Amino acid sequence: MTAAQTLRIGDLARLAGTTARTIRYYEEIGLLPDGGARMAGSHRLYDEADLERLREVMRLKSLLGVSLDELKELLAAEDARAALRSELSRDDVEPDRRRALLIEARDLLERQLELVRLRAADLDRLEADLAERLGRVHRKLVEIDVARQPAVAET
Amino acid sequence: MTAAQTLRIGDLARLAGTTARTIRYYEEIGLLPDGGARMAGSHRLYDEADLERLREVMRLKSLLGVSLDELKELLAAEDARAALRSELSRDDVEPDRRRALLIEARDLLERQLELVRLRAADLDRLEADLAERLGRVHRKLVEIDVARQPAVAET
DNA sequence: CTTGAACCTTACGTTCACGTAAGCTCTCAA
DNA sequence: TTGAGAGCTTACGTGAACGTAAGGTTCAAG
Repeated sequence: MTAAQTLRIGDLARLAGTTARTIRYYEEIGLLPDGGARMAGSHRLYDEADLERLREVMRLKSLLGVSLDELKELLAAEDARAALRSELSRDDVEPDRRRALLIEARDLLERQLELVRLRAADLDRLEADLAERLGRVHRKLVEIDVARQPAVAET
Repeated sequence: MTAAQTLRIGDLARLAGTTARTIRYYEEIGLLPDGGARMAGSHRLYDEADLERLREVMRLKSLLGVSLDELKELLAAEDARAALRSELSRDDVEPDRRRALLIEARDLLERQLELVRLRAADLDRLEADLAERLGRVHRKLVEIDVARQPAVAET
């Protein structure tokens, strides 16, 4: 147990660069688990793992540009991994169960990867286009500057 | 003049994969020009260039994940390019003016490129992370399968 | 010239992803 | 024990990005 539930919602928000409201909202829509199995009314408590999870959520949200609902689907992979780890800590795991969890995690990871690669490819194309346009503009600028003052340099 | 203003808003929407409402909205907030300098009340008309512009807007929106307001800023580059081309078609362009437009286009293109490259780098990191996780899951699966049936193969 | 489909403007409605306020409660250090 | 600061729930508010409906107009085909 590297980290006992020691973070309060405000700490978690600050560490992740977001707000408490957002965390509660994510919990409300099922994107995050119920902050430390607390009894309703008392304070939510989190640990390092929760922080990582939240950061992952924010990263995927910003990079993939998907809705929180779609993100929820995608994040089932993280849940599978978590379940796997917790079951794995005990030694009485049935291999069939273990194998099923692994396969689930694999499939979901593959879906994520495909999405990421598609977007990365699109972004690369965009980058190439922009770079080419920039090149053309540069050449025209040089052209002009040469025509104006055959012996000057930059902007 | 490759393309006279021949597309109606419905055609443009279909070709770009969006809706007429969206196009009107983009015009309303100044993201797109006033559909063919028409007199208010009559139909908007577009050409191939408008289609390209709209597609570029949609591409940047989806890939950069910026607000339409920020996008408007970024797209000033396209406007500079358009202005440049139209002034360039005449031959009486003052070099100073031309140079200024080119510099504007260059600076805005550079801003776009920086944004795109930052996101591309983030996406690459994400892809690497996911690939590594997937690799681990794969190895564990193989491990299990070997332990179960020393001579079988796949999923 | 007459349709009827597509378009026009205006304006209100909607969904998502939170922000904000109110009134109460929990926690922890003094 | 107590007080204040952070947290809790509930609920209404908000901005962005459109959707949708109403009532009138334009345009291309016949």
